[in-house]
Amino acid sequence: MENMHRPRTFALALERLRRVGLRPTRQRLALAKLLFEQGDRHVTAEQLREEAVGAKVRVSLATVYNSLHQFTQMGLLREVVVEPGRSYFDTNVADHHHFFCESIGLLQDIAAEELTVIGLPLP
Amino acid sequence: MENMHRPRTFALALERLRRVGLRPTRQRLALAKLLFEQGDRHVTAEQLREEAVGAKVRVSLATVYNSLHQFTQMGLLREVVVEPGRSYFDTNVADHHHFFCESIGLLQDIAAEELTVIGLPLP
DNA sequence: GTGTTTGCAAAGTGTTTGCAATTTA
DNA sequence: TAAATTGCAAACACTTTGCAAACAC
Repeated sequence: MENMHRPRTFALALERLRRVGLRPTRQRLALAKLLFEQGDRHVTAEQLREEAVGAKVRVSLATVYNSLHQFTQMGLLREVVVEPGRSYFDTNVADHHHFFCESIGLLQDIAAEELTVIGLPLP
Repeated sequence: MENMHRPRTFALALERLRRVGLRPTRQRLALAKLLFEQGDRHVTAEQLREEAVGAKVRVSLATVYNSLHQFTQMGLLREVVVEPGRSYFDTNVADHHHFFCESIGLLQDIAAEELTVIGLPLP
């Protein structure tokens, strides 16, 4: 991996991968950059792959899936299932709720403090 | 459709189908019976099909899917998605919440009154 | 009879896997 | 160089579809 510039987002992605013990390969770095340089987001594998391709990063769909699962396993992402046959990955791993609008298919985060739930059964 | 006995559950299933304007075919009646004669439940297409086969009802998986979607469209069921690549259908169409325990894969209903949510964004 | 519903097998969708070639440390 | 990672294509699991035969009214 050689680059003239190493912008902040690159360093952050590298740092993130290092912290969880995943080798910072070209693909993982690019994906981490795409995932985490913006704010909180929910992406599908296919979406992320298109972004990568759009950003001129050669990465296969299989690797995108692998990376998403590895990131999830390492606590960098959380998997969210709201639609049949499609998985979203949430870059927000803080304690929070999901509000899914079925009619428009929009998944929104709700911070834990913004919402109070009374009467939840003990897990 | 001829039967010596027409137990309550049969009459109920028939009534339910009539009410929503679905022809009470042998398959739909059997499935409705299986779905609604017990209390609230969450089933997958495959599960329901096995129950049907176990109850000596000849029904194809395609028809189970068709029926589940028709029932859902008519408001007799609700579709719930909690696991990637698998849809559950909930016989409880009343206003309620779902509590999904990821570790054991258990989906529980929580009646609307049992739980209070404060601060939900306007839909 | 006429329009609806069913069942089959084939196609479709999103995801996972096996393995040789490549890359990282 | 040794171990980890990638990409491809094939395999997968679940779901949907096309259409002829069977059924309900």
